[in-house]
Amino acid sequence: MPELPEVEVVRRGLEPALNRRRITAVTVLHPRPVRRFEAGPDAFAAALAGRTFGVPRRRGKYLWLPLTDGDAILAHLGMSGQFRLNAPDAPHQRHVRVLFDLDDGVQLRFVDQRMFGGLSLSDGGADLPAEIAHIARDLFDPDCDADALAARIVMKSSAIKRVLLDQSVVSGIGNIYADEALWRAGVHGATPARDLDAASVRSILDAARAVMADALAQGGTSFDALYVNVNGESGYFDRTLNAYGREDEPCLRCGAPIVREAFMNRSSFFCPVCQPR
DNA sequence: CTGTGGTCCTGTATGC
DNA sequence: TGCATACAGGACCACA
Repeated sequence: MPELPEVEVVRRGLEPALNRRRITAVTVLHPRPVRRFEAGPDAFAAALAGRTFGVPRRRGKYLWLPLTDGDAILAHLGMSGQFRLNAPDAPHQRHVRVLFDLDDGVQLRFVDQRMFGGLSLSDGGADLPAEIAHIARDLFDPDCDADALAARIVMKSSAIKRVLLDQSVVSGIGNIYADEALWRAGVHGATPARDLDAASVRSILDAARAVMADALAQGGTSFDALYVNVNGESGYFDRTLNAYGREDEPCLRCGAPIVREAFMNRSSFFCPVCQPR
């Protein structure tokens, strides 16, 4: 569910709370979110107690919490994951899964309704976890070369929306921001990438970066309580969406009704006039 | 390499 | 009101 802007909002919320804080205790309330730690939930908790956090980092939709010894807790929020900062005696949120008690009395909580995401311990992963070596740089990464990326994308025969959603090509873009970027660029998502020229692809990438920057400035997109920041607050970007979720509503550029279609087993929203096939 | 479809989960909205 | 069904922002895997 959360895409790059929402994950970055969470990362920014965690940074001042976690940096240099020592973990005094870990409590795993549900085994599923730590399923990738093969030794099991109790071993996960024992392995982390006593360690100290560095500055949280992010690539695309992945978040990792470096530890000062060089390892890291790698996290993906999946469709419904949240990190929350609470007093230890505050009532538990519904679906709270893992608790981290910190040495300043704050409790970091991993809350996740659907448990598609999860937490793992990345050995030596403080700088960049090996587990996400296949995840491409995102459009906010200073080392992301957008021209080189566009040149690579126009070599592909896949539909441009599929390419935008491929995290091994460019990371961080999910279904909402793919639709928004394509709307801004005036391109239909089913267009084969190789039918576009590099300049068009650049404009789509520029639109994707711009729409995600706008969303980040508004705290991300929240449709419901599934996405909130570390303090439980919603973002406001849903009010600014031009395509996603606006089936039959007028296109804000030309007035034509926005169309919803199934694509890649999910919903796609586009303007049939501004974004012709 | 490309595309498709199923799977992991729980909850909400909608229609009959 | 009960019940069934569709749908949900993601990632990964097997398979063709």
